[in-house]
Amino acid sequence: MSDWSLDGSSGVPLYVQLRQQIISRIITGEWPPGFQLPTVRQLAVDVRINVNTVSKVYSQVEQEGFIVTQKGKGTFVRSELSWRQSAQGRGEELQQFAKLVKEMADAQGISLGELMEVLTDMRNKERPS
Amino acid sequence: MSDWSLDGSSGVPLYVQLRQQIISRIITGEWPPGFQLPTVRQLAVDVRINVNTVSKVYSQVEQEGFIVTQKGKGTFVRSELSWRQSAQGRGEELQQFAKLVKEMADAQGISLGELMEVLTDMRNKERPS
DNA sequence: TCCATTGTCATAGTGTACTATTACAATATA
DNA sequence: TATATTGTAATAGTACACTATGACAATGGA
Repeated sequence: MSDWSLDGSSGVPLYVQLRQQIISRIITGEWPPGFQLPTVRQLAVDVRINVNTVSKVYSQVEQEGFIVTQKGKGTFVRSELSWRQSAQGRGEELQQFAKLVKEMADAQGISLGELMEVLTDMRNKERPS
Repeated sequence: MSDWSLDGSSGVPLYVQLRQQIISRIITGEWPPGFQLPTVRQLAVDVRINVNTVSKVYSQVEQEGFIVTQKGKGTFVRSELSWRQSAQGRGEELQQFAKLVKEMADAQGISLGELMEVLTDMRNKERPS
């Protein structure tokens, strides 16, 4: 599924969205340890943003322990040991957010099943394969 | 839960975060129809941002049909939530809600895939088949 | 060695989020 | 009528997200 969905008009900065999608790929295992990420220049072309913005994201994600970059070689996913801790904190945020979503759905008499159905459609439309 | 969690270092604009938390309160019923929202000045103090930023958020949320503001009086949750009523039936309502959920997820750096995974677990635990 | 590829950095320009400050308009109350 | 409170608006300054461009450093292969 290696395509991207960046929304330049959502108010959320591009580098935040890109970072999220990269980390998501790593955590889900789509990009396993040792996997070489797209080059900064290639990714910049793919998602149609500037090289500097991609570089900024890579640096940040490296700071968080998910990847390691090497000049002249490329950028690679680190072993799981390195980012498990970061992933844990992220998981807790996720739980909290999911709980809120459920509360909101309940308040409107919307079941999680219904909601997820629509979200699935929404995601499929966003990334036309 | 009437406190706020604005993260000024998350990269997500404050006005985006504040908008979502306000809408969330309205949808969950914590702020029912007719409820008077904090004054722009009070909210500015509470969340430690500028009055103009709060005012910008209120204007936006009013545009979306959730609240109505009156000079000299205050800002109130609308009695008929127009974003719901204007929607033609339950399908539209669902779409609107799902869209909001996606916006909120984006703003928190959470992908729909991750969210749905957690929601699925949550549902399975609720009603073990 | 030469050359292409990798990530990084510096500079400069544009747009916007956020701030502080001040002033104004509409409303409620004494 | 005064006074306080409400939301709104104008101005100006700071910070940063994003861009384009060009140059540099490390790596690897011909």
